Amino acid sequence: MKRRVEDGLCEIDSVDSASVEEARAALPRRTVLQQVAEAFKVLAHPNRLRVLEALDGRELCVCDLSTTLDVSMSTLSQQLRELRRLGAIRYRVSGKFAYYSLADRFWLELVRSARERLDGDAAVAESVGDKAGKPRR
Amino acid sequence: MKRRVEDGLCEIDSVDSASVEEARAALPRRTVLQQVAEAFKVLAHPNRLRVLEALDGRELCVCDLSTTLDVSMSTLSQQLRELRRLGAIRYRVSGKFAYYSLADRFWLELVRSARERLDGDAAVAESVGDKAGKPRR
DNA sequence: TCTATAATTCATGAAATGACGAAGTGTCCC
DNA sequence: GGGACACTTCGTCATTTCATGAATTATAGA
Repeated sequence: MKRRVEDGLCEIDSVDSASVEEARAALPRRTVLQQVAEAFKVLAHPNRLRVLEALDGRELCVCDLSTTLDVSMSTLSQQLRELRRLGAIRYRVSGKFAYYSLADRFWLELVRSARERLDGDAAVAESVGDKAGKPRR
Repeated sequence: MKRRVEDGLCEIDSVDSASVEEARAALPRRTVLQQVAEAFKVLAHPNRLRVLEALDGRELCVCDLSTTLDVSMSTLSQQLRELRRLGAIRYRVSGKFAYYSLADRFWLELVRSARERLDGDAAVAESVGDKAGKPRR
């Protein structure tokens, strides 16, 4: 039964309350998705992705990584910290050098699969006339 | 593998110039990783992840989605736009309702695989003493 | 037509993020 | 010890992201 909605919002009753209940029940816990979002946030920066790619199959000190990526040490160091927090990379200290490497390949592979996907899409991200949206002119 | 810098600074010469060259050559193009980063940016928000989960196997209008997720219509509408831009969801208009659904399962599955991974990690994101953290000095 | 409602867009301010350089920590080597 | 160097952290500021509420568009129905 439709009840009047006070503020023009649909919040009091739903169009399809069965589906709403179903969807609600299927939702993962907020905290879990919060964690996932945090993880993606770490990956949401080109330089951090470049770090992962650069470390694929080799170990590099911050210094060389900085040269490789052409990023300042200070900036790089903070980005390395985030990737470490994610558990994507690790490092060992040898003398005054810190050698970084992949902690496991999972996150790199995740990036790669997204990359492949986008490659196939050709012009996905830029076009403002989005693909699920209005038809192209 | 380890080559010492005879003279000069780290920014000028590298500790291991062979690896630097190798890593550089292996790096994907900047624009590609930029696109990937954009994609992850879309996924780097719990509400947008919840949208994907809510739409798994069903079609919902914005109104019901708003109820399901307890997010204001205005905010939700903007988040839907980003997911559309990514190509993760699509919608059809029927009367005054807009029914959203998954455009394909790829991005949802990507989220799920990250979620499983983090589940296994137990306390990954929270612990400030991070797991790949400082070696004992 | 006029009204109510679904949905999007716009404008605003608050909060988070990112980059930079300075300062701090620890190691090597003279 | 003391200087040079690799690296991290801190402080600051510019930019971006986010949520909110108002304005706007569009459709259904009386």
